[in-house]
Amino acid sequence: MDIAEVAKLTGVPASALRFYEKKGLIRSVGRDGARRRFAPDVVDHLALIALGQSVGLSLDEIRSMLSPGGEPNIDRQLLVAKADAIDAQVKRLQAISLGLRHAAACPAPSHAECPSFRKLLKAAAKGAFDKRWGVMRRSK
Amino acid sequence: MDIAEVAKLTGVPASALRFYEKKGLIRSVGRDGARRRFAPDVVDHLALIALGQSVGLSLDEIRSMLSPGGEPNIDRQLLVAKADAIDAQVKRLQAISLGLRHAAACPAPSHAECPSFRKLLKAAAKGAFDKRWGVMRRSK
DNA sequence: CCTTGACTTGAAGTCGACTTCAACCGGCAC
DNA sequence: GTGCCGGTTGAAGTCGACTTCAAGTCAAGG
Repeated sequence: MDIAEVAKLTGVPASALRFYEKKGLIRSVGRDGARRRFAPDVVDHLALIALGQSVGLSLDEIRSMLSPGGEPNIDRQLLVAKADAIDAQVKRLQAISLGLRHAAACPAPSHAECPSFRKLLKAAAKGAFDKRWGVMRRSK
Repeated sequence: MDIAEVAKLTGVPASALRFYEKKGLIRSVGRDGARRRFAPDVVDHLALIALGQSVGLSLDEIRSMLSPGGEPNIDRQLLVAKADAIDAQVKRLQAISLGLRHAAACPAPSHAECPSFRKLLKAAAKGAFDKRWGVMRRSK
């Protein structure tokens, strides 16, 4: 597969594929002239990278779980730890979602006077001040 | 309150407070010599900012919800939309968490052979390729 | 009086994950 | 041959949210 094919198949832009290769996250298996050729399993590899990113791992962390043996060697403890972190994140997000809906439905003229909004604010403050947890990133 | 007091109270570093003020997210109420003085309600204001960030808003977006009247004027529709987005995010995170736990418990020698891990991978690929949704951000 | 420490400023630097750029090469269609 | 397409490279740029820096001001303490 050439780079365009992988890009089309996975949605990962060619520039990102080159970037990943430079970083050691994926490998190309030889060249066709100057052009990289990729083995089909690079798609799974990219899926793994996407998965790692979706749980908040940096590319460096992902590489460290990947490279030792070449094939994925993933620490099961880390998996559980990540799952726990995600569950915590889920709890916070659910609380916020609930708070937002309350606030949206609140009849107070200004949100400043809405009790549930003030409660939400306090909760957000507790969480968001001084520690930075996982957070949603901008979509675009 | 002076800047250090606000910083200590909220955990937001003084540099960030100055940055927020420059950006128009918070206001100082006069000076004591050269030093800013803040009204106590800046704390609520900062909580609001933290809340906004925790649901994935940029500082610019937060300011746009804040500045028109000076006091928070927040679109209830936006609130509901954000709540919906968060709920969707929660669903995805729960699926991933479940997948991670399955994979951690999976007895296959390599994760490559674990069916639930491959399923998780496929799901992650579906989600993460080509569309970038909200994502957890690095903690540090 | 002099140092110390907390504040002030604008400018520049940082971090992660890419994207974009300039310059170049190899094939293929015309 | 000559465009043009689609790859190649390393270097530089982008974005958001800050942080850090240099240089300066000011009040209090020894």
